[in-house]
Amino acid sequence: MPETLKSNIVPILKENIDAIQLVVSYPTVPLTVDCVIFGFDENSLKVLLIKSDLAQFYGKLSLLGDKVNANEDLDTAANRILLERTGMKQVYLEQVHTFSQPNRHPGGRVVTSVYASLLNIQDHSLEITDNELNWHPIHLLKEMAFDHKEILDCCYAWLQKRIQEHPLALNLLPEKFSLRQLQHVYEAILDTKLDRRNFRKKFASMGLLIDTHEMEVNVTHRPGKLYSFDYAQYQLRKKNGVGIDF
Amino acid sequence: MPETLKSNIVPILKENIDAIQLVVSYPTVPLTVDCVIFGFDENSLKVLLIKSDLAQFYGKLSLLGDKVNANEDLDTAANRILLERTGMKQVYLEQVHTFSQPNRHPGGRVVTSVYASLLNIQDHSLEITDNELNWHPIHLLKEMAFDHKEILDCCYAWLQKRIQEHPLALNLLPEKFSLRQLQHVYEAILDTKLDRRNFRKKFASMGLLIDTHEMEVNVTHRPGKLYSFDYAQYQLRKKNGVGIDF
DNA sequence: GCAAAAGTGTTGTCCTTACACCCATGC
DNA sequence: GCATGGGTGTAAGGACAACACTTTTGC
Repeated sequence: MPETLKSNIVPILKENIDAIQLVVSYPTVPLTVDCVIFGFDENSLKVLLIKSDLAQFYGKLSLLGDKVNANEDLDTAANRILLERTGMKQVYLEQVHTFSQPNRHPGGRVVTSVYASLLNIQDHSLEITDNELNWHPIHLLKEMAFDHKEILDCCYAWLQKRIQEHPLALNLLPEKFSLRQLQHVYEAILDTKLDRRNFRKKFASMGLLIDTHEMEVNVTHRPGKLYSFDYAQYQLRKKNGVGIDF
Repeated sequence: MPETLKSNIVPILKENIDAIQLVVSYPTVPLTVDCVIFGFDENSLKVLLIKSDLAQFYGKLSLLGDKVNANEDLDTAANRILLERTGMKQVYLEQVHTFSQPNRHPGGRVVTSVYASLLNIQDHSLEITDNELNWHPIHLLKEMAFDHKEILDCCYAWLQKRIQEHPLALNLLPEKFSLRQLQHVYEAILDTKLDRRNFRKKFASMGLLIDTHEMEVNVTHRPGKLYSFDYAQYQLRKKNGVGIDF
């Protein structure tokens, strides 16, 4: 090897060896991703669950989860799991929290990063239904496999908070929706009743709804206008509010 | 082995073996915790950093981090790291995000969960200063080791948001503080100027400050009243606001 | 007496809330 | 014609933003 090349390469290699030796000295843990997939249908908030594979949790419901592959980052893993389990892609996914209680899995220590996602049930019929994949009303869930009830509660609290500062709710609706549908989404998620006039005024004054000039069809009452959400306009406006409120 | 004992134990063992085999089949990754420790001093927001150990990052600043031990959960690891590095305990720590880019560490894949913490610099003099542990003004930081600048930016954004809905700022001050000190904390974190009268009115109307009937001493101007924060009162009040604001 | 910060009120604007009636459609 | 939800306005109260002067202390 020529001297000039040697003098350049050798220090780099040595540095890498130090770094590699350091990392090799670390304990390693099995890492998974679990997805909490919220949907909305028949005026109620639902979550997509499967039946657990494990005998310990026979009959119990479980979140969609899987191991993280070698050299796969968590965001990629979450999207992959969602695709594999439901066939859906291009879904809004956000990391919520990482759970690490050493005894949370009966097979030994497993650390899991949890992602939450919101889907429009109408536009995403379930084509894969392995492990009895299905939507479950969120308020009827009691026991679940692993610590998944705790995780779900955490994600539901996250959703309630997040939806008030980010237009996530619109992912739960078809592209064109009525104000009644929108209000029902908020009422289901926040678990409260909202005043119809104030709700409509609020959204009207935000200027983020586009009137499609279409009307609802096949409803058993007076049809309402259909709107779509102005994502472009939303992106343009930076939230720069400064307020202290606790 | 008596039959009765056998019939109880064997099925349990079989279930465990299935679960264990499943977990053993998962890839494992080295897991670390990094701590972003904010402090406040001389009217400026600071963060506690060390010099990196690795030759690749010679002279660069690094967050306080370490491997997660076997059977140690992340919260425990974060508290341990803070204790080992700074000698401090009983600190408010919150998980912010888990970073998992496969190439974020030159020694190979390392996943890190990041915790943020807020300390009062005055009450926590640094007794351990290994690796040149020191406070650094947050606005003067440029390059850092690993992806730590990106992590820091993420945590700073988290802090700005969090401080407006949670009285975190009070962790940055001594137990007794003046309204000027409190306002300076908010101004430093939010990187903005606030109206003094409105700020004082805001906190006065919240009813969460206790007048200690003491005054500042050793200041070069008219001394202000010292207050303490009414944590008990704060805990009693549930935030039940429902508002849509984006 | 000067510098530096403490302390204090009012006003206008905007946002939120509470509340009731007529209208369009399906059946 | 009846049931169901669509569509609309107003008034009161509360929160926030803008704004200036006097007081107290250290030096």
